[in-house]
Amino acid sequence: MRMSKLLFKTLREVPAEAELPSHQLLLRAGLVTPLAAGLYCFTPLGWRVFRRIENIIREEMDRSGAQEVHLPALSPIELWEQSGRSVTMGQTLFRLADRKERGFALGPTHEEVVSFLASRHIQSYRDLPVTVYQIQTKFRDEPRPRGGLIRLREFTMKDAYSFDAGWEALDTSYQLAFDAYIRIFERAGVPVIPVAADSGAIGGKDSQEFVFLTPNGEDEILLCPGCGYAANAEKAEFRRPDAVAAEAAPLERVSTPGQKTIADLAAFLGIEARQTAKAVFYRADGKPVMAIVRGDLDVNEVKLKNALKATALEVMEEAHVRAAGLVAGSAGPVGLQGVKTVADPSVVEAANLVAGANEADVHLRNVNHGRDWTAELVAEIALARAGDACARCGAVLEARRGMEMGHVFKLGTMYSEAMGVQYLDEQGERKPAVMGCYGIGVDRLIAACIEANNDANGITWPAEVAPYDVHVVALNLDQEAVATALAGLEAELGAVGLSVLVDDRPDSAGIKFKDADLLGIPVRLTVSPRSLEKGGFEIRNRRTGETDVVGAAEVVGRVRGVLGIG
RNA sequence: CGGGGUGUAGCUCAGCCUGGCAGAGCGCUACGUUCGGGACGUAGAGGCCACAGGUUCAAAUCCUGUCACCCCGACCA
Repeated sequence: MRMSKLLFKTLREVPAEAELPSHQLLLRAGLVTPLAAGLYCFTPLGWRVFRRIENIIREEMDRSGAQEVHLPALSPIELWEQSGRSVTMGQTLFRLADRKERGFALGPTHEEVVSFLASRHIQSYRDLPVTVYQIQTKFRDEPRPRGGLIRLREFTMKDAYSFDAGWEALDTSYQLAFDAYIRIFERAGVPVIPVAADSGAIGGKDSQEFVFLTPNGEDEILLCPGCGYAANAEKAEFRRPDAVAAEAAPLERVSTPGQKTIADLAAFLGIEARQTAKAVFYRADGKPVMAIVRGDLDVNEVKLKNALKATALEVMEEAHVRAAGLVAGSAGPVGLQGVKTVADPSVVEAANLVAGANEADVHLRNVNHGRDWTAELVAEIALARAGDACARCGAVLEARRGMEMGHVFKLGTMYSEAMGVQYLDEQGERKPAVMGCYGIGVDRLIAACIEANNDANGITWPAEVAPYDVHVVALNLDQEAVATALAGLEAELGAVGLSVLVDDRPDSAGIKFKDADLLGIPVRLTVSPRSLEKGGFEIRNRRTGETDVVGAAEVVGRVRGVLGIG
């Protein structure tokens, strides 16, 4: 491709909207152009990168034995009603009606549709196992699209679904997908770590996210330097710091005027936060719930939601707090009526806590679970934080930020039951297929790739992802010797299957070099009167900056060397 | 949905407080000079100042409302 013909535009300045390095470079290098919040156009260069990422994914999925399919993005709303997700996806689901007013949805993911497909093709255990995948556009009406290609409203996902006869067989399919993912991220030049993730209230067993660790990530990850345990903060298990041990003392009222927060209360009474109980109010599927954790801990809403098996959990609004007869700042579980109580073990095990008396400006001292009150549900609902002890080895957990690049998930039979994906086993018994699902965000992977591969001058693409293999800068192309040498070079590189971008624009050398650095193609070859005088072409490694002059005879070999293809 | 910020040329922004000709740099077009790390000169093109209403002799500027975009939070199988 000749740059004089290429539809592209680099920007010298960073558009005001971009904060993440990847977002800035995507825009500056002209790989994408924003259309609206969460919607981007890909330019020819950007699309080439997209296609190369797609191909890596396709190759590795195929290698793992998965079969590519294509499912419609548009699907009848009935399908979503059947699975229940018309309700649970809520506003995130893009809905529309056809001319006859029949309801449709734009798929945010494809469990329902793939289940439909599977139900038409799977009848016997002999048809299993099978894994299908597609690389498809997804639509999600996200409350807040952000970060360039990180969170979009229309995006491309590689989504795969496995169907097995039984959980044990699923383990094998899951492992195959897991291994494919490791290879994909490796080839795409994005370092990831697998971390334990929440699998939601719908059941399911294991769930792991592949996380790219970066300070710009939106997920909080907890890592154990001792045993290597890694988990999403929502999922992370930890050892609660010890409670203050004591014999149960008599309950007593204490006046605490104006003491609303745990920090205030502890300071006022001259005690530690861990000697108090923290009560937080929620509405779980519309019903009032009080979550109680020790004062030094915070509520993990995902764990709470799972413990309650709730589909919707929200912090209780002021009006509902009053309606439930709760006193913000002085609420506690003792004597509480009409509100479901969920307690973390940290509260159950602790003696003599200070808790709200459900009366303004009054707290109770020496509250003991089992004597003064009993929780309706005891479950681990506290949030792990950096500094907590690892549940497995006791070492101190560290917090890191990360971007979720992929997710593998043992789904189970939820969708196969709802959508009727059944098979007959050896005994002739009808059973729901056990499903797994496996997703990778393609657009997001491009952003992460840039986030992981850039320097002060621009992008430094991994060889397999770069829009072209070689960037040829031609200077003084009006001189016949240069034009002839360029033609020969292009022919030679093309003959061995290397893709070449030629900067044949009549601009100054400085502009061309700057653009070459920004675009980040791994090898730059310069053809100019000066290079020819020195005996050939100047070759430069974008990553290392290493520069040398090579003759026409060695040029292909040297280029391949930089690209790492022999 | 809550909090904060921004909307003026393709991009980055000034002008707004204190109402009175629509601005700069970069980019773009033409010509000339230059020619290996974002060159220089000359001449140009390019604007519904986000939108709507109001105040005023007069609104980019003041007032009200709406919309869009960005950031933090909530949310995100």
